[in-house]
Formats: sequence, structure tokens, C-alpha cells
Amino acid sequence: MQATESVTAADIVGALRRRGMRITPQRQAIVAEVMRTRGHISPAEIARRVQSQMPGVNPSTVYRTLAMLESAGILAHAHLEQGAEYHHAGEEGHVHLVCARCAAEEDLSVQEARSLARLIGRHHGFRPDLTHFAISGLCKSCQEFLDS
Amino acid sequence: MQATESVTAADIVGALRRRGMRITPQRQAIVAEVMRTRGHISPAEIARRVQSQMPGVNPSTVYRTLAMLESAGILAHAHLEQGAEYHHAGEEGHVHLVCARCAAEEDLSVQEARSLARLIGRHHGFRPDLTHFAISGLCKSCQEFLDS
DNA sequence: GTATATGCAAAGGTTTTGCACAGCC
DNA sequence: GGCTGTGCAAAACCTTTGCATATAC
Repeated sequence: MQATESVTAADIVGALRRRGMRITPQRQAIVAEVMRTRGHISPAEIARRVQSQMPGVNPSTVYRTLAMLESAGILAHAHLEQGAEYHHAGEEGHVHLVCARCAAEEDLSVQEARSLARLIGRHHGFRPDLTHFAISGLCKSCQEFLDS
Repeated sequence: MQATESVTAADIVGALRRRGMRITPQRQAIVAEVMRTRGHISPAEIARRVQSQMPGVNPSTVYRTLAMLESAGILAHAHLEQGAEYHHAGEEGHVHLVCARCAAEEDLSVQEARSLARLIGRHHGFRPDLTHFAISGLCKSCQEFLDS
């Protein structure tokens, strides 16, 4: 049920080489930083972290690398409340539920995501990508808090 | 079925007065601009339009006014591909479907939105606000184009 | 050696903030 | 008259772009 989970940095380097992309120390650091991140991370935050361990890496390099990794199908970005955030592309059906009050995050299961997509698909044949935007709302505990 | 549609600028002025907010020419212009907009509009675009007909209005005033109108429940913002966009809070169940390829926009019906919300609600009791983020995907014609 | 990636610098754009002044009530 | 809102200026961010240099292959 989950076989796409174990993507290593080595796999990515291989994929880049196969595409004729060059493996630079900067790219290695950026890839490593994203790999070590569970969930999502903003470009600016990646830039900050990479710079703290490899000073001199320019933000523009980070942005260009992220765009390249996305067009290579290795990363994807989603829109959360505070802006764009990157995550491993392998995390299929990764639908973000974000509580508007406490910012807690949950994920929809792959099965649930499919049901949703099917329901929306009936509307004019639109095929949704539910992973691209988060879904805002109220988590259970915040609902209870507000109802009391 | 649609009674919340006909909110006038006068209604808003009244609501503000009731809350003890002051009615300035700038606020009137900003409210008028949002009211005349069908669908959504970005803060920067509001600033541009308001300035073009009332030069001297500062962007910071626009941002402060929009935040005020949102906390008063008169406006709400949603996240589309290019960032935050404001719309009348009255537009209930206004779920944006945006085509990732051609940027065409459709809306989900109130009924469809309810079905979706119910489905998501089963997940840990999360109560979604599907109006807050757009839903990305491919419209029917772009699917057909890509499949050929 | 050559094509590609990086650093640098600059610019562009959006949004926020502090403060003195203006103006709504 | 007093309190609130506005303009102004500055700054904080984030992100993009052109160009010369460095470097992976």
C-alpha cells in the first residue's frame, strides 16, 4: 500500500544524472534538506536552512533548483495558508486538512481523496488535483471549543 | 435559494456604523470597488483601481480596510493560484475550481459543496471550509487536449 | 572544452509598521 | 474635542532576472 515512501537522496541524484542534470554541492544540499523534511517546507525556509550549513548558497539558486526538481517530477508544491510549500512528489494523494484556528494538520487517506475526486469529477468532468491546495476548516477540538 | 446575493453598499455602511466604525471616503471607495466586482479580486488590484479614481489613497489604507472588513464579516478571502483574493462574504458555498492548464474557473454548486463537506467531515470530525482554498485540476477540454 | 549552474546585484512586487496629521462623530 | 483612520516613508519579505564567472562532465 505504501511503496513510494522510501525515496533516497541517491535515487534523486540518479534521476537527475539520467536527465543530464549536473550534480552540484548546492543541489545535493538542497535535495538533502527537502528529503529530511517530513511534510512540507517553504522555499524561503529551505534557503535559510541550506545557507546555515553551507554559507554562500544564494536564494536564487534555491528557487531555480526547486523549480528544476519540480519539473523533473521529484518535488511538488502545494498552497497552504502562508504560501507555497514543497514536498516529495512521491507522497500520493497527500491532501492537507489545516485547522483555521489552531493550525493543526491532518491528511486525508488515499481512499477518501479518491471518493472526493470522483464526486467533483461529476461536475462538468473537472478532474481535480486535491493535493495542490490545502483544505481549510475546523478540527474536532476547535469545533468543540467554539461550541461551548 | 439565493437571498444573500443582494447586499448593497448601503447595507455595508450601516453595518460599519453599527459597529462604531467610521465612514470615510476611502472606505466607501474600497467597499464600492469590491461590491462591483463579480467573483474575486486581489488586494493589489483593489489598490490600483481605487487609486485610479481617487488618487492619493494609500495601499496601506486598502490593506487595513480589507482586514477590517473581513473581521467584520463583510468580506472573506480565498487562496487561488496567484495568491489571496477577496470576495463578498455573502457568497455562500462558493467553491472555486481552477484549471491548472488554461486557468478557466468554474464553481461547485452549493449542493455539491455540501456533499463534499459531509464526506470530509467523516474524517476525524474535521469541518471543512471549501471556500477558503481553490481546488486545482484539469477542466474537461484540457483533459481532452492532453489525452489526444 | 563546453554547456550548464552559480553568485551577485538589482529590481519588482506585495504587505506591514511607526508616526504625525487629518478628519469623522 | 477626542479618538480613529490616513498618508507617508521605510522596511521586511519573497521571488525573479540578467550577466559574468565558475564548474561539472
